[in-house]
Amino acid sequence: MSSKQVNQIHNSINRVVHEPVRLAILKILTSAKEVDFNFLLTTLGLTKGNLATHISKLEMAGFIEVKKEFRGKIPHTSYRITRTGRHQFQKYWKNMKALAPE
Amino acid sequence: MSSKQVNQIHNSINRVVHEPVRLAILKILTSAKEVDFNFLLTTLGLTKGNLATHISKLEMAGFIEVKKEFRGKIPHTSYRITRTGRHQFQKYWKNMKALAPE
DNA sequence: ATAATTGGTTTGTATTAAAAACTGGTTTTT
DNA sequence: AAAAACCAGTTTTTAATACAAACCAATTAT
Repeated sequence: MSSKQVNQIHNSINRVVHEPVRLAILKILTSAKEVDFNFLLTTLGLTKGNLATHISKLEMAGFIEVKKEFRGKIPHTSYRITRTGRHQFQKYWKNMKALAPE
Repeated sequence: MSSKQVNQIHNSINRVVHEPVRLAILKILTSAKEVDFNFLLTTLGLTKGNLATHISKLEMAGFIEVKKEFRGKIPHTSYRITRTGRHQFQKYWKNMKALAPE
């Protein structure tokens, strides 16, 4: 008779959310209704390529919405968190707390 | 005049601690005084190789202490958290909270 | 004797975070 | 009017690493 694994909390941690840069992005997006590429770039102090890849991951996971428009002649990209994103962010923290001290 | 980056919390996140499996190990080690390889193996449901590499990382970072002994003729390895480990675990969570909702 | 188990370590692979290089334009300088 | 510099990103490359598979050495069971 084999016994079951009961304490595998680490498996409940969503890797898309878990990455620190993406956590920071999601945190920002939960309090601002909308932010743009350059705001994130300067606020987080990332390279453009790095930011772009993190953004893609969040978009592909359905956690953020991307809006592309022209401001005059210049392209402008901005982001919002989706309902799913907000939900998963909450859920992530709920799971993480099981790994916190106390 | 260039402005400074103020919101780079993600850089404060210690990657050695941040990995979910290692978080789980550290969590366990903060409440038990000492645990052994097999306890972690079955509790966490990992492969031996995977556990061994996580253990190494924690040891190299000075976060855990490894004790190797013979129990009769059988080798036995057990682990404790170090003062540094405990401290870094606390610090990690302090930093992480800056990325949490609310 | 041989097979299975224990207690690990070493090696290989696939993913991915991060930076560099590139693209398609626009604005500024000369 | 060209060229240089800049803007707003995307695509490509690289280096690190989580994870599993394979291995190893000794012990216990058949």
